[in-house]
Amino acid sequence: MSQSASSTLFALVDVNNFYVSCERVFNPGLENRPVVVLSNNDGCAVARSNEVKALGVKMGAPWFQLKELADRHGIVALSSNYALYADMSSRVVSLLRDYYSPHIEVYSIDESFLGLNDLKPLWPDFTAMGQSMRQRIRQWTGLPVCVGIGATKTLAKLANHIAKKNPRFNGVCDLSSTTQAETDRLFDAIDAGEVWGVGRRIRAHLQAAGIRTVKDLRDTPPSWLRSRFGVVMERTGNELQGLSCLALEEVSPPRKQIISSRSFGQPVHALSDLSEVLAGHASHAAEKLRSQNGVCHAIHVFIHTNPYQKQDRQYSNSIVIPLPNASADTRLLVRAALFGLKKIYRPGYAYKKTGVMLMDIGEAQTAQGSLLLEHGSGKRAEGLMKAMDALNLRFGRNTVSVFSSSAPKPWAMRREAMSPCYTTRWAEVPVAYSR
DNA sequence: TCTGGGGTCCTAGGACCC
DNA sequence: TCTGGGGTCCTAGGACCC
Repeated sequence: MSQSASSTLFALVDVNNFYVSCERVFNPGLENRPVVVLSNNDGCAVARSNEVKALGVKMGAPWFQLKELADRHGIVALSSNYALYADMSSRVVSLLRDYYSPHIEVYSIDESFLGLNDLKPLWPDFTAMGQSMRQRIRQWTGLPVCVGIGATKTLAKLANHIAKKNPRFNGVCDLSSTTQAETDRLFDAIDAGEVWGVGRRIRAHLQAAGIRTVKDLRDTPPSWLRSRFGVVMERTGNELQGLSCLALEEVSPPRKQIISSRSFGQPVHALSDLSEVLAGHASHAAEKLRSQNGVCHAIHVFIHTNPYQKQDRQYSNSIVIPLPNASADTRLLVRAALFGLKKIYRPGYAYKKTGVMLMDIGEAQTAQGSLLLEHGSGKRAEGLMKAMDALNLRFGRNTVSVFSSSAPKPWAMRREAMSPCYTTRWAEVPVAYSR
């Protein structure tokens, strides 16, 4: 457990109903109307306006089940536009970083933690800071946010929840400045399931043990939580008591796995159709892998029919294709994925979803002052430049070595039976590259 | 044939998050 | 129940090693 010796203070800034709020910025006519944003294929509601939440619509509710309710209440349903949301998100992050704290952890597309430890001299109180954030972000992006402040990340999350639910807080709750009696009153009114890290299962177990509110949970000995649920819940208990166990992660660690998958709107039957989609997934995943300068040692391919259509014949399968030479090469990964798909494909089924997962991710080699970058067709030089930029490198009077590998088909080999890869350098091109 | 103590690696499954 | 697409961490158990 990592815990800091000095007292800590965190803020959690969270955009209200993020996707819906983004849509409203560009279509003010949606203001004060019930709005949902739907997932891929318009399958389920992944964002709901307050008006829709008030109608009892749950997160992830299937849209087809809401049709009647939607007709009755005039719910506006929008398909999602992730490019827009990502752009809006980065605007909010920039404002927070530039105007409030350089110590920022971008936790998700609509949430950021800020480290406030160094900021005490700058603000009369942090509630004022929170209000300033709300005002500035609203003015410059059009988005509504709430701010929660606490001695630990878990408490900041909880404070944010309180700020959202209780109008009297006007969108900002600072749990580091509330009295013990006030805190107790607030915590006693919140279900333990609202705490960060308490999901459906653990909530049920807690209830059975008579632990119903956040106050109950906070007053439960962390040692008991550990014996009952493990180290993660013990940490949650400590954090609720104000002992900071989770540090601010200002630089996001590289992904350990990368998934690209999608459900089909219509069932897909033919191998050729699946291959086309899967090639796209592999190429997309490879691109994400290269963007973190990574290489992977294996690719996992999966496919399945619609598990909700119980009356249909079901089939699901997956396969892991080891790569003897770790790579982020698009063509290699696409070929491996298609090879795997052929292995697991069975004709006669209505396929609903397929995808790939890149596994065993490591860093691309940068030994001996050289940068090894395998890259898919037509983009080698471009990719190399990008990678060098990312590493803050530049060429002087150096050369670019172009090579081809004579490795046998990777999927023909098992991990424990790897044969050597013979590399032929077939051209050295002198380049000068500076930025 | 029975018996010790310690370790690593891998996988599957379960829990959680947005 | 006509239903998203990403991720993380922890634990238990088995295979295998000295």
